[in-house]
Amino acid sequence: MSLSEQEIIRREKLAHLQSIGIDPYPAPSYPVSHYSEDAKKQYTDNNNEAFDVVVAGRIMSINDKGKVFFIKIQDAKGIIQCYIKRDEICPEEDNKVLFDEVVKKSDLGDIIGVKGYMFTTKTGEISIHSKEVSLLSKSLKPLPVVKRDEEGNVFDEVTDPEFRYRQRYADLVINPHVRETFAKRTKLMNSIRTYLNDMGALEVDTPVLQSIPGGAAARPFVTHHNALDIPLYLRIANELYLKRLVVGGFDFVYEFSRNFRNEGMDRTHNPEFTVLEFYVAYKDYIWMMETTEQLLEKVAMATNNKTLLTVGDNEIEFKAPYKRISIYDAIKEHTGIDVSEMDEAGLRAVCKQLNIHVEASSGKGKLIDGIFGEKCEKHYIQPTFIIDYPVEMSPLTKKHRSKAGLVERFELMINGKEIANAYTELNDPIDQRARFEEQAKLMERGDDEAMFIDYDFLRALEYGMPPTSGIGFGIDRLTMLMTNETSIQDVLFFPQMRPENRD
RNA sequence: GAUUUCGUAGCUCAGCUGGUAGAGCACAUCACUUUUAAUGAUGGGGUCUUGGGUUCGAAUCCCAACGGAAUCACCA
Repeated sequence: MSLSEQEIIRREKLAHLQSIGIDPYPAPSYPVSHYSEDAKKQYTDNNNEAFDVVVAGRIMSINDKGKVFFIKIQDAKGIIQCYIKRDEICPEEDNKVLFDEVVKKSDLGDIIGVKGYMFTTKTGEISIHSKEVSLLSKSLKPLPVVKRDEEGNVFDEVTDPEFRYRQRYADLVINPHVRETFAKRTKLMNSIRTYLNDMGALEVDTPVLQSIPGGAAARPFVTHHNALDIPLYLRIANELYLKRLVVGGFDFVYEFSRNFRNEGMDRTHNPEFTVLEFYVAYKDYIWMMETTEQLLEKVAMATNNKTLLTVGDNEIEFKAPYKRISIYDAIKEHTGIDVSEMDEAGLRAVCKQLNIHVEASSGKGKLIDGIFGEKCEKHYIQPTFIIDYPVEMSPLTKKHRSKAGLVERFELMINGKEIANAYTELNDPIDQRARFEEQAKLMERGDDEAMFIDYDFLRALEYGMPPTSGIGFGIDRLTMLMTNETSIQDVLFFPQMRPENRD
């Protein structure tokens, strides 16, 4: 490992501190009394009346004036300036160690604690008049701290995505908007929890390691359990487990499920991603559409305090209700072709005509999905429910109450992307078995994303599952909408990256 | 996986048609006891991602590898 000049200097400082008896990594608790922003607020709320504070944080800027330092430290809530005067923190002339060794030699990135009182500087910045300074953790690696002027303009912002994603810890320290994005993500999830809990839902945990990777059509990650000597799969969905719980008598269950799919990565796909699924007994997909609208309106309010949001170049209105259109009508609208009566050969011809790439193994469902994905999806910027899918592409969905060949399913499209997928759940065990067998045939044809037959799930259905509606929300994509981020990597703390080569 | 494109100091970036590296911030030393992207002076820091090749000479041209990004394929 070769060190840069700055890193060598910091290590020398570290050794020097230790040699004069200052522990650069002290163990005892530090008696923090305020967060930066709270201290400032309390100060202004009390007509700028001084009071004692103890604050700790990371040094983000140092202004060395010789016998006086202005040091800005950043804590969990913000940044506050500390005014440090040599004669005040070291009143005795023969004891200037604290100032000369700790303050003067501090570096950007060091974590320090400051005791003092609130006051306003000559230039009007609310600051801490320091009486005591302690080094709490020495930073050995130069942090690429960016400078900001009074208007908040950033100079030489660190934008290199590789740096930001690989060293998210540094990204979070230096880019405040990144912290805001992730705080919003948590707010979003909390608002959903609150909404569902208030409706009486039960949050549950189901297996991540599954012996049959069911509930969706995707390539799974495979692993091996040594003691049982069997293959296990990381879940691609939790759907079938939540339905088992509905069979068991839990009428309304939900889970934020980390799912894993062994497929390509791009701006909207990461190998592991989060889906909120919930299942409600005695409801259908009509009810679920209404619930979804209400939920998203609440999420928009919770994260942005409004429902009309700017997402990229678009203004998107999250206020309920949302438009509904059947998938066949959507295809007709955007291609002029009515595919509703077509068989597989006819659909294949349409795909060829529209220049859509399809696999030889694809069945009717995948072909229709392909046409929709290629020609329609991108047009749905405002929240739109695409409803009433053909039965072939929805093996877990109940047949439509009145339209032959269709199922009661909707996908919610927003900003040209699928955000949610919901069904009136198939609870007829005989039909479910037949659908699984259809999938098995597709698998034999070479469709490596066709579903496995889950006999235990069939057994559960045979005991009887109440009529139920269920939905899955792409939480990462929803977060992207709510935070106006264009890459999934910007809403995941640690997006998947190729490992670094280390010598 | 395919194509395109990028990879120069801790960070942001210059570096023309090949002549052995520059700036700002950061860093070091000094000055300054209320500064605001503080200021002034001086100084240090780079096997130009890696490995080959062409050339008298390569950060620059060519090939390959590694890493990032975008587009496509697969998918959510």
